[in-house]
Amino acid sequence: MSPALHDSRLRDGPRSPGRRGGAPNLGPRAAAANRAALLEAAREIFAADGVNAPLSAVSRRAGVGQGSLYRHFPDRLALVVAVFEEQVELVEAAAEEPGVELADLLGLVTRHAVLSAAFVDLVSAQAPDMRVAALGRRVGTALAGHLPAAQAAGKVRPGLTPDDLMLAVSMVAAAVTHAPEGERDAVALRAWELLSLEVRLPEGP
Amino acid sequence: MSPALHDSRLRDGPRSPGRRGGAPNLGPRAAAANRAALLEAAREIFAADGVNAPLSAVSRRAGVGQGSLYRHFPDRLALVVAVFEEQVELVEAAAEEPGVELADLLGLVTRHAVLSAAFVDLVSAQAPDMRVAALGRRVGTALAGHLPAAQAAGKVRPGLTPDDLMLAVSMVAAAVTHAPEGERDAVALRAWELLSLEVRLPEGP
DNA sequence: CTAGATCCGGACAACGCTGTCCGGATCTAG
DNA sequence: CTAGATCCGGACAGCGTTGTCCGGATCTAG
Repeated sequence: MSPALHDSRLRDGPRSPGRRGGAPNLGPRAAAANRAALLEAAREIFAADGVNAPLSAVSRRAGVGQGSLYRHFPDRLALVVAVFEEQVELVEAAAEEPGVELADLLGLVTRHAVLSAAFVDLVSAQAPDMRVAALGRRVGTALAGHLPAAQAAGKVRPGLTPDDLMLAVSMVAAAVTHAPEGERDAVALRAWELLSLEVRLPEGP
Repeated sequence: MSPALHDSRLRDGPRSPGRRGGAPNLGPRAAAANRAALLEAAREIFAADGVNAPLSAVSRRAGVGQGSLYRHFPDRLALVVAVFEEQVELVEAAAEEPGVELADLLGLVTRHAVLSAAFVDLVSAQAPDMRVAALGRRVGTALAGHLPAAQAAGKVRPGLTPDDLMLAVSMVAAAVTHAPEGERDAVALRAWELLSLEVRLPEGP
């Protein structure tokens, strides 16, 4: 609809004289630091309050201005995708390490369960963004690569498909997300047990 | 903080003279009809858009004014609880019918899965409302009552507890909610299969 | 038929969030 | 040292949602 109506200059004249503070330009090094701070803040806020948490909270926690947030991540989805991409890369890296089994990968994904649940929310949103879907596929690929070995070792039922794995992950992620803070590990372990899948949970939170 | 600032009379004088239409009073019969229409509309809207959907959408779909909505249900939680209560009563009624098995109840709950998922969201919210928690317990009780029979028939693993059942329900509910509209039944069946639990899905949507 | 009680519908103000815009501080080049 | 480029922080307007308020239509009693 009517474009540019958001531009206050078109409504109020050149500008109301409100006082505005200028902020230092710390150079391109600070730009990268800001981006990192925003990503970390977003990871924490999203994990605590879900991916619909106010972005203003993210910029506040990161200690940067709103402007910087929107400069680095034009919209909410860009920020969310950036956060998830970090997690996906962690899983992919783990999948390449020698001696790693399916159970370890499932444990790793479970550790990121709260974010995973939010991720699943997005993957299955009514307008499944292409970038998000691609990230989901990368996780699926990483897991599927270790499925044959697990099947050969008799650790998972014969008929289990890669899609089943993703379904199981989303189920556990949801369960963990809904569990009270202090019982998440126990709930996760029980959930995997109900699914008859072996899991090795990595240390700490 | 400063109370009553919401009251426009304290700010703008007695009232701005804006024209307002009056609406007919159709008597107490209409009041009950309104309440029913609101519940039905809420059920549909919540199922489609989640329990955080705008309440204005509910009143619009029900074809009643905002005032009527807030008169019957003072806040969002009251409306949500009322909707869930209907579903819980359905499950409880089914549990009392002769010849019903655990698999039937699980199927029934699965049919309300989208609402169940929203329900789980609320049960595990940071401020778990007492009314919501009580509803959750009622479902748990209904399911648990049929657990011994299922165990005796060898249909579920020996160590399964009532809590496990609720956990499984929440997992399936999450999976179904995230599945695309057309695949929900298939996903639900597969999810129950991964959990090694028998389920009999009732007809229709 | 009249007076009063009831209660419906929707206008409306407050509020929180999003995304934009710009003054001005800092950095770099010459 | 000066001029220009860069980019940061936060003010701010628009927007959608919530919950309140009231004019007046309908119903009921006498």
